[in-house]
Amino acid sequence: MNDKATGLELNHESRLQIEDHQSIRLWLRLLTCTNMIEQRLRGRLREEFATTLPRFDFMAQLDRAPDGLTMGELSQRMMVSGGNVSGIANQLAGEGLIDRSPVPDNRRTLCVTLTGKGRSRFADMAAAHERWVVEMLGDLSQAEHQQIMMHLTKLKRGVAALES
Amino acid sequence: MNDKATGLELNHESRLQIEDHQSIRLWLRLLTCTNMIEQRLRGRLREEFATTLPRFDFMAQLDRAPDGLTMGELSQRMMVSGGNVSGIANQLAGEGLIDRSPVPDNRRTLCVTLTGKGRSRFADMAAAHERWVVEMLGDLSQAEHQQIMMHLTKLKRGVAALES
DNA sequence: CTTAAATACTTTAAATCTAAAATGTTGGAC
DNA sequence: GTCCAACATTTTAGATTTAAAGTATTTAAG
Repeated sequence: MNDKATGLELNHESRLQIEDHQSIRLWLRLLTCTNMIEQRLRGRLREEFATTLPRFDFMAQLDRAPDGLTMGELSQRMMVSGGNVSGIANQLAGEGLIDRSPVPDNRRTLCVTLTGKGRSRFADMAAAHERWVVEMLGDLSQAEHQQIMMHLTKLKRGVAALES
Repeated sequence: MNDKATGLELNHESRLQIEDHQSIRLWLRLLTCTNMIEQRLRGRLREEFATTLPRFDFMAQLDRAPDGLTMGELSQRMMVSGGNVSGIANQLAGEGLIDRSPVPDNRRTLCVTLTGKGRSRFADMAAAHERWVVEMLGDLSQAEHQQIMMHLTKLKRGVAALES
């Protein structure tokens, strides 16, 4: 920001390049962190619960929405394609972990909820999942948590605000 | 940190729960940000260059390593399975974008490099890619960039340091 | 030397994921 | 009422991904 104070003199052009480069580095770091955490969670879910991350995510979304979600809402919240959600829903319904009930005034829509079995199955996984996440993010203080959350919120808004 | 100063009094147990919950929220926010950026990049690469993110990543790793990389190194750096790298390498080699040459003193190993064609093809994509990333992360000031980088570095180290 | 473990990579089988097409439903516009 | 566009979901086809098994090579122990 204040180049003079740091003894550096950068013209507009080269500072822009540096900022560009920094954006790339930030994005790659973000991607690396997410991938590392994701792979560890994926492995643990497989080892300890014989399930996958998308299946866990599906159930987590439902657990957070006691009134149920439509397939479209699930697709949006999980940030995956609709077809994908249909496939996972078939599996989970086949195992009796979710219910898909028609909505009275819209025959296109299905309302998906966790069954009792699904809810209790998820509770076990969620507790372990939380332990794993805390184990990975525990090095950060509460203040750091808040700072990083603030920045990611800003970042998220910036990306969401772009056209298309 | 300083509950008294903020007027809040939390016992050890409930503060722990709050921190746990915060860890989950931070992880979900991180995942959301990464997914949003990833999907936008994926779409643009497909629309404008008819290619995929993993193919781009593969070439980006090679571009950053002028002496070439082995398949194993590529797998590590891209954080995907070995079989995955083999498949992408086959594609790119078929299109004349990379070379795979044997290493003199280890017949198990292949050294992968960008061809001239690959290097110039990548240059175009990299320029656009950088624009897209800057567009998405541009809302953050340079100071915020540095702060968030610092935090993600700490986070990354913490995750990497875990056993297994 | 022989053998066994470790390494580097590829292949395989199954699951996942996507984009696009297909199906069925809804809500106006006319 | 009829039609047509928008909507919610599923199906499809193809590409990607993973974990695990398979192949070939290297290393080192006995």
